[in-house]
Amino acid sequence: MANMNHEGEQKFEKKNIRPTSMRKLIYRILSEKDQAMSLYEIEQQFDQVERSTIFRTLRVFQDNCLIHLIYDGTGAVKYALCDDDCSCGINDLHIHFLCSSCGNNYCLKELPVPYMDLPEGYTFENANFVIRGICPDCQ
Amino acid sequence: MANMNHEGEQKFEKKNIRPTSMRKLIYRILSEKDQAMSLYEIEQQFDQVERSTIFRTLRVFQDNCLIHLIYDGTGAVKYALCDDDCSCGINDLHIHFLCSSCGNNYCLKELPVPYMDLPEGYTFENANFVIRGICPDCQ
DNA sequence: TAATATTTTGCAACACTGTTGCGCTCTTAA
DNA sequence: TTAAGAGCGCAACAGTGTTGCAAAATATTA
Ligand SMILES: [Mn+2]
Ligand SMILES: [Mn+2]
Ligand SMILES: [Zn+2]
Ligand SMILES: [Zn+2]
Repeated sequence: MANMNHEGEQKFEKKNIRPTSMRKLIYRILSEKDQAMSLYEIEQQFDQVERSTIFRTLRVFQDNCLIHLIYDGTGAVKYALCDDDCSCGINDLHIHFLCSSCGNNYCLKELPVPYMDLPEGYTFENANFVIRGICPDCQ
Repeated sequence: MANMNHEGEQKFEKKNIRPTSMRKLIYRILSEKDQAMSLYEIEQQFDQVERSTIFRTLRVFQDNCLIHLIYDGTGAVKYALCDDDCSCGINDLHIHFLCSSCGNNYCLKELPVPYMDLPEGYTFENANFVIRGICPDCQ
């Protein structure tokens, strides 16, 4: 992935995110690991960084649909890069898989969150569907 | 619900939970509010109690399938009473609904978590499916 | 019943995650 | 070159969850 930085910058431009060095670094970390990461896991990839800087960077990414958030019940929010064509809408929602063994959280982008016929009076806005089990690597 | 305590004690006996006074109180609080509650919300129902006692009580309840846990992304785990016939297995999984407006978390027990055909190598153990939107009360 | 063992509770302290204020630094625009 | 704005690092803090330990309550045994 020699052109990773370049790719990242293209995305930044597309989503109107100013490409600072921290942002490029964090983008690269997220893209190199193709699984959802927690803030702490991202922090571990640096020798020395500030939680707060990462936190605010992730917020910028989130606000501009570069990443999506997953609540998998581990206590820490997970972050994963959006697809190129993602608009962070209902149609982009997909299932996430948390491995009970290794703790990895996989974006199953080929599995969209199924449509649910809600009871009268409930309006759908968003969904968080996490399946827990054993991943291929841990079988 | 005059026989609430009695009901609770029956459940305790059925699930082999010793019916201490704290447990009866916490059971009653959960049954009076028919929505999932956080530890903090339960704590608020008392004049003075110990987080840790509630925490450990909830753990006993969870270990004995009296309650189930919901991770709705609010930061705090939610707890809700199980149905009488619940065995905390795959068939008992249901969708939860978090209202963006009032913050209430509803157990939609009539909506089971749908079966998902996972990619090769992934094994299903558990699921957490939370839909976010506006509830009937807030429409 | 009295003594002993077990369980539960209250208190305190702590760990982890997320969040914000503030001033310095760096980038951008005039 | 200077001024304005945005981003960053540092520190402090809030919210949630968790544990050790001793006192209290309860169950068990003598
Ligand atoms: Mn994803
Ligand atoms: Mn429920
Ligand atoms: Zn795994
Ligand atoms: Zn509502």
